[in-house]
Amino acid sequence: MSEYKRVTLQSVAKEANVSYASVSAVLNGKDGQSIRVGKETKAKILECATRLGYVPNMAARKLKNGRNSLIAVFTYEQIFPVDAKNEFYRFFLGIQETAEKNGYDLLILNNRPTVGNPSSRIALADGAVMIGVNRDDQDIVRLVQNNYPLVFVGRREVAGASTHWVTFDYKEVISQMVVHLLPFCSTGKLVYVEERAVEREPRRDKRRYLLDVAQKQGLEVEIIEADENNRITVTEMATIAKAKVAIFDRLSLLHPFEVLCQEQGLVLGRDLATAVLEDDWSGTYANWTRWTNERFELGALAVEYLSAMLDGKDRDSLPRFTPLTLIVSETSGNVLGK
Amino acid sequence: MSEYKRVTLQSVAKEANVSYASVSAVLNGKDGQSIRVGKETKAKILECATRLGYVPNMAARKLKNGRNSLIAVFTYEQIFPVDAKNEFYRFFLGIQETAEKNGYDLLILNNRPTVGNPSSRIALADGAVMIGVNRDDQDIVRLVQNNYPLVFVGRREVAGASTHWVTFDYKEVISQMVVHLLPFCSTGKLVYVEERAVEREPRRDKRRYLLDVAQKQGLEVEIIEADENNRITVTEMATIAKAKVAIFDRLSLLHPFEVLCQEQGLVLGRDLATAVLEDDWSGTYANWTRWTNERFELGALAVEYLSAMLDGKDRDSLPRFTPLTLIVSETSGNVLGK
DNA sequence: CTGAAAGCGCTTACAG
DNA sequence: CTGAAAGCGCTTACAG
Repeated sequence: MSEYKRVTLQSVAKEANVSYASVSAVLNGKDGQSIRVGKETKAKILECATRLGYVPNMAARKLKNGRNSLIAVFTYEQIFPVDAKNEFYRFFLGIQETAEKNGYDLLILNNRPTVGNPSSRIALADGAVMIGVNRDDQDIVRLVQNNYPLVFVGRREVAGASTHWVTFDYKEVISQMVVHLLPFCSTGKLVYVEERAVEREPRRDKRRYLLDVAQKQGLEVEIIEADENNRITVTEMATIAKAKVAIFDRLSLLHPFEVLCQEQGLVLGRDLATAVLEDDWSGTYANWTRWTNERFELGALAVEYLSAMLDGKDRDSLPRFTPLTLIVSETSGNVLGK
Repeated sequence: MSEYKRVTLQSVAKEANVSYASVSAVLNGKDGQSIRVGKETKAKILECATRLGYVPNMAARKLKNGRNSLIAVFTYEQIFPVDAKNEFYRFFLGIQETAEKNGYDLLILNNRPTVGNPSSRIALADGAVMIGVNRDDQDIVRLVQNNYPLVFVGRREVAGASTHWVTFDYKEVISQMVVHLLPFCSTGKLVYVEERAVEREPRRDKRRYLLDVAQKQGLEVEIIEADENNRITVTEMATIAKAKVAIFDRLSLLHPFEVLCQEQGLVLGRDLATAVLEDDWSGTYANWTRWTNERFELGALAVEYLSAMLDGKDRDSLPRFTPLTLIVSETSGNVLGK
């Protein structure tokens, strides 16, 4: 069991009795440019490389060229989300497929505690796609500040630096959704129920778009924050019952709400018109008016964006929004004798 | 949008007004060994590194150290098997989890046509786990010949080189299975049905273990090869009906066989005792006597093995077999009035 | 047409 | 206690 001994350009050069510059040129198909090599020399080099089993050292190449056709995928999960049940799974599938298509291999990373900190592991690749990131991490901020090619899945802000991100086109679909619900807003009012959660960009964006379009349509919006168990109070329920129309920002709010409705004898789609602003549902709550699950597409877009950045394309001209399509379902179907 | 400009040891050293050797030592926590650094110097270095946003260059480290805590996972699939429906999915899950546990990141590779050939992409990592490999590839052979740390999932031979592999412990479980079926072998004979397929190590191993144990038990074995549609002839069916006991080497043979049985009015577990030697079933054919699906465990074992190799442990002392447990089910349940 | 040499960023044995 | 220097394997502008 001998050790792994690398066959280098040097050894091939020695074997073929040429300079290793020639070997490099021949093996990279770059002869004919700044370096030219005779036909027989070339054949001999090729033969020696094969015979010795030459394998180029990618680390050295990366060091020299600065590129190695590798994209890192980073999450803050304990375990990398390849499990089909994981909420990031479809992102990953989209990333995977698109990386493949664009000729990149994938380095999959997570937040395990380790000797080398995350940023250096990420920087082994040419660029990275970041999923579900905790932005408080100094290590990632450092990368952003140094302009390392990083694309966040979902809009992200980092203080004192400009970030690159792709996200869902919430604005358009939320507008459609409100317009769809408009006929049910007989009281001129609409209730928006939010999870009790840390304020993050997606949450803020969804709320803002909702408020914007409501205002434009002359609707009043009352915002309700659920408790830590995703439940709302009976008083708040009364408000909803009166307004007849409610929108929920996350899937987790739906079950408690449905239970409450049942207790009060309220039927969704008959007594109330409701919808949910959730991009990650799969099979569940199919009776709710919502939008399409486009996580695969967003993962794919992230890689396209990164890929374009790496090719030096102008970032500003790149698409960064994945369109969402409204799905009208029972909870806002044919309500109120409409 | 400025370019990604790497902050190097050099720049930190310049900023802190020390030699970059000191910076390296401090940043790696290696001061106190061959290199010692004063307390204030150390603090200043740390401060500068943070302020400038220093990120170590893993490629350079790998070049120097020869290690970068990366394990490659290679398959010959077109697309890397992270899809839950893929037959390699459970291998991958086991690999994933164990790599994590042992402090390795994963480089996921497949056989896409590319500029750099597979072997150089693999060699970027410290070692690799190979799944479902086509051994004819010269590129991989090269790696094996150079003693690059490669662990195959499933026994593999490569001409002129010794390979490392982990596999299922077919021998023990096949022995148990034959012993289990023994009481049903009233004619002293057993039929073994094989897929029509390229002869590979797993196939050969399963057959050999079966023949060995049969001989030991004084049983005659008749081997039947199915046709390209995994079907057997009526004559062959008659042979099975007479022997009363049949073992199949792959799952794919089962459906055609069940159809044939139905046509002939034969009931498995009543008229015939049957079993299948398949490690990749999931939910399907639960009525068949078979063994447990241990693909996750085998994936995990592959990484443990590789990990131990990389740590310089003696390979010969390493476990390389994942045990399989016999599952007795209806097809050999309470047959023949037993 | 071919080769010697610099340099990518790092680590570490070694000299001072 | 600290720094200069070699070298990991490669690519490429440049000199001959």
